[in-house]
Amino acid sequence: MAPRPTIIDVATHAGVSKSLVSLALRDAPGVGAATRERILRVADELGYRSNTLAQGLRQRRSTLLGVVVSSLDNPYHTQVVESVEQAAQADGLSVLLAHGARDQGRLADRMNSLLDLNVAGLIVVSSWADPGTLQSAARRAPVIMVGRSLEPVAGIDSVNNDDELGAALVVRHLVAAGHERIAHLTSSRRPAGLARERGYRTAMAEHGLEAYTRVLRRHPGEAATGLLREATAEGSTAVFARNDVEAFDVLDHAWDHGLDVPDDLAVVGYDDSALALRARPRLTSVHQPRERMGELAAELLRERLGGRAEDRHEVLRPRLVPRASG
Amino acid sequence: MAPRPTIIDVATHAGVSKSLVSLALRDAPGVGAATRERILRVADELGYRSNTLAQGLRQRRSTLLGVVVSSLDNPYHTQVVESVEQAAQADGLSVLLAHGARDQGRLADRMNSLLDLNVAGLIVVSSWADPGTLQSAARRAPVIMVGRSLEPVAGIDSVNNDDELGAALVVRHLVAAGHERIAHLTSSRRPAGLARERGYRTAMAEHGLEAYTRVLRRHPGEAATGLLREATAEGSTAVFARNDVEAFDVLDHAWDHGLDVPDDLAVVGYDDSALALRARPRLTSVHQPRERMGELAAELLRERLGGRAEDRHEVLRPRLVPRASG
DNA sequence: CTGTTAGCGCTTTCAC
DNA sequence: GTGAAAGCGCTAACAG
Repeated sequence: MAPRPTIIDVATHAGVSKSLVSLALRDAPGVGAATRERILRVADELGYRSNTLAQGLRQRRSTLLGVVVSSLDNPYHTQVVESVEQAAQADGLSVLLAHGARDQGRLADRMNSLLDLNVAGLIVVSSWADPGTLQSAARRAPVIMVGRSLEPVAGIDSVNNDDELGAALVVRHLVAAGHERIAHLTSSRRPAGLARERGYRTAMAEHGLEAYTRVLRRHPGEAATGLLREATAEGSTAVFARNDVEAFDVLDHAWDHGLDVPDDLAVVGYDDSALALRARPRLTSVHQPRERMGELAAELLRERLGGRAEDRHEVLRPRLVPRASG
Repeated sequence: MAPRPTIIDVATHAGVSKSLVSLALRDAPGVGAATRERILRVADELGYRSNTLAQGLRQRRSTLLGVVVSSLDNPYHTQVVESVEQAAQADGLSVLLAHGARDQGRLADRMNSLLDLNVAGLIVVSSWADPGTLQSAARRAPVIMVGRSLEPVAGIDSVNNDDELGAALVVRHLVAAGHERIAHLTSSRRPAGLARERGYRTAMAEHGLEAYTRVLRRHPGEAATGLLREATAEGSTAVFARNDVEAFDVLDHAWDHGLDVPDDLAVVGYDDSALALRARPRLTSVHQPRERMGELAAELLRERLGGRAEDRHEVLRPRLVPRASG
């Protein structure tokens, strides 16, 4: 645990004062080219690294970006995180991830830890944060929500896809394929799911079809099995699942019960996550433009940092990716 | 962006000096019960939160734990991270995740960012960190490696499963099921994979069987297909894949080519990750005791923080979980 | 028990 | 151009 060199060390070794070193290191104006050159060389020789803590303490803004995510087990989320990260990196920010699980308290706790570290901003990839926490976070740093929040929160930006449109795309697709008994499947009352359900209901009504939602219980196995029984009993020929994870469950249980997909039952998911390609048959799913969403999140953050005061909410068009499952 | 209250604010409001506040807040000895009570109440009323940065700058230890992970897209890794997180939380540490991708430079960068934040320790869930980086990191804070590193690094602890044993378990299992032509499948030269291959070769030799490894190319689709063709041409009746991700690929391609698993080809994976249960047929896989590994990592860290100087390397026994795939 | 005093390493006026 | 000096918010001696 050798004591790390500080700017003072660099300064004495280079024969200048520490303020010069500070300036040179951040290539601020006011340092002679030769001096700067020498300072940088010495810093390098000494293996100097600036102390983030001290730096953060002094100036009000760091180069750290906090990303909060609730679940690591949904590939869609991790894919979004990766795209955010990529975009942030391009802006010279380094990402600190906090994993909040599906627990408002823990999530709030993590958000605060990040904020205490003086992050430049917070990108929230989770619909579990409660509005109060978000609002108070927004007073400390720009907060960008990727995906839907529980309820709209003033003062924070968001980037999202149009869930209602996406759901309508699914209905349209299935109807075009000749389906009329199309069940909607969900396990939760999360905001995105609700929006998809609304989209589904509207679209079904437009086609003069009966909408019916079935709710999965926590334990996926039993529930999906029960649901499949129900669905077939009700004459369903297609299922629109809230997301790929649940669509995958349906596929699995169809397999377990000898149902052929898509002949006995067509299955469509949402998110077009890595799971969709792993599934067999490959899963038809609604693609959220997640790369663009990551970029946009970074862009919105940049704007906030640049002083924008009014909220912005970007809504992107999803698109349906037809594959073998329905 | 109201200025956050500092201990000074709390002190003046409570009519005491700031050192008293500092002590009271960390319930250190030397503060009267009544005084402490009052200070805490005032702090609460003011919405005071201690400034991590200043705190970290002053004392040499924070309550932050850095966890570095290379890939978020392998469910096994995320599951390990979750168990580490759980164990750390029990120790009162809050986890900061850094995502390094499979890139030594970026990984090193992230590790340093974390270290710069004065984390109490670093838990590395990635075999991509280069030994030099690990070593220099270990000079700054305790480093615990979960899984195998590229090469053994002095000064860092590790917790791992016995990959060679795990591979032997697989071979034994397949042989017991009557297989003799058992191919080993891998896509990479990562340390864990190499150990598993060694275990496979040794076990095959012990059974008097011929060992042969086939290497997947980057693009999984093509490669697995080619491999399957090869494997069947060679009369393979079983495949032992380096991990679940690759086993899943094999399953997918078996499906694509109308091969029945396990009748035409038995498939066994490694990690017993979430993928194993999603797969159809469900994947036989080697279970790494990841919950225990997370706990152990936290435990080793605690010991280091407590002053242990000599390295410890924990190796846990994996176990085979037989399922439908072979 | 309580208060004063020095800094941690860095940035930032402000003189020279 | 360059350097001295004053803190950011907190903790850790040390006196009272």
